Amino acid sequence: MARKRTTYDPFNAIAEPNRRALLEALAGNSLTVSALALALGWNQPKVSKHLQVLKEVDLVVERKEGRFRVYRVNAQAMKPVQEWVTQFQAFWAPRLDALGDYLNEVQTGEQTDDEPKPR
Amino acid sequence: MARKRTTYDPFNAIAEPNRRALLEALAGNSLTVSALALALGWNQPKVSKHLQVLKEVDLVVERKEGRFRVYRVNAQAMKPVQEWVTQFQAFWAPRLDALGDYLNEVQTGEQTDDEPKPR
DNA sequence: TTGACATATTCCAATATAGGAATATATTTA
DNA sequence: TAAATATATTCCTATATTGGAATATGTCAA
Repeated sequence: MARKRTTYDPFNAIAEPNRRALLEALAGNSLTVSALALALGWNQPKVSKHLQVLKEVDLVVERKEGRFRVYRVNAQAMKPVQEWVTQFQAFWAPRLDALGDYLNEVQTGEQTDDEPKPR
Repeated sequence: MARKRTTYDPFNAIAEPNRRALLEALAGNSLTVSALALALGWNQPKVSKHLQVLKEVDLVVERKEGRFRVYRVNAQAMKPVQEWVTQFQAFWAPRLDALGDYLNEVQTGEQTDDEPKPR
């Protein structure tokens, strides 16, 4: 079997470094495709194609203005990512110290007693 | 040109839904590969392969115990993602209302005056 | 209407996966 | 030592994606 499309959700959309750069470039500004191309030093199709992916998952919104298209961020679409990561960290943050201990212990080859024995 | 490897950083590691499931299954437990395979209903190689990716970006830590390998989460490795998303949201959160207005306005075809004119 | 400009889309090549099956590599146990 | 068990790795296939170049589409301006 093959891998699945990786552009259906915001997790995948922001996995691509270029797309993160695009979102960062759009922080605070509504920008046209050509302005983005100039700012990032990319060719126009590259900008357009990545913008389409971001648009598909709603991370950017497009507005027509004559022959220009002005893009801006829609932060709402980042929520699923934020929530997942936040929950992840909320769960683990209190245990970071314990994890630190664990890592030391691994390095020194010791054993703790709070480790569930593998079945 | 081709796409780049998508498994070099935590952004990409968590972009794959199966890997998020794996991390969720590991929340609160250290688990062996076979326990994970059972819990998720996957075959063993599938579990191992996704674990390798997570290990590569340090999102999981492995500990040998006889012929078992016990895996657990390393939440530290999620930090870059958390920080990026947090900054993103911090920047946009105060503007969500304004964005809401913008969206309505787009629907109704109105114009605001705080829109930078495309160059 | 025609040319210039902005952007999207198509075409193509190179590469990166994910998944299953089969196999290799420990490690334990009889 | 040999069988059994746990896990990793390899092989192979189908598909996803990125990127550049070329082209299509839409819109404005002369």
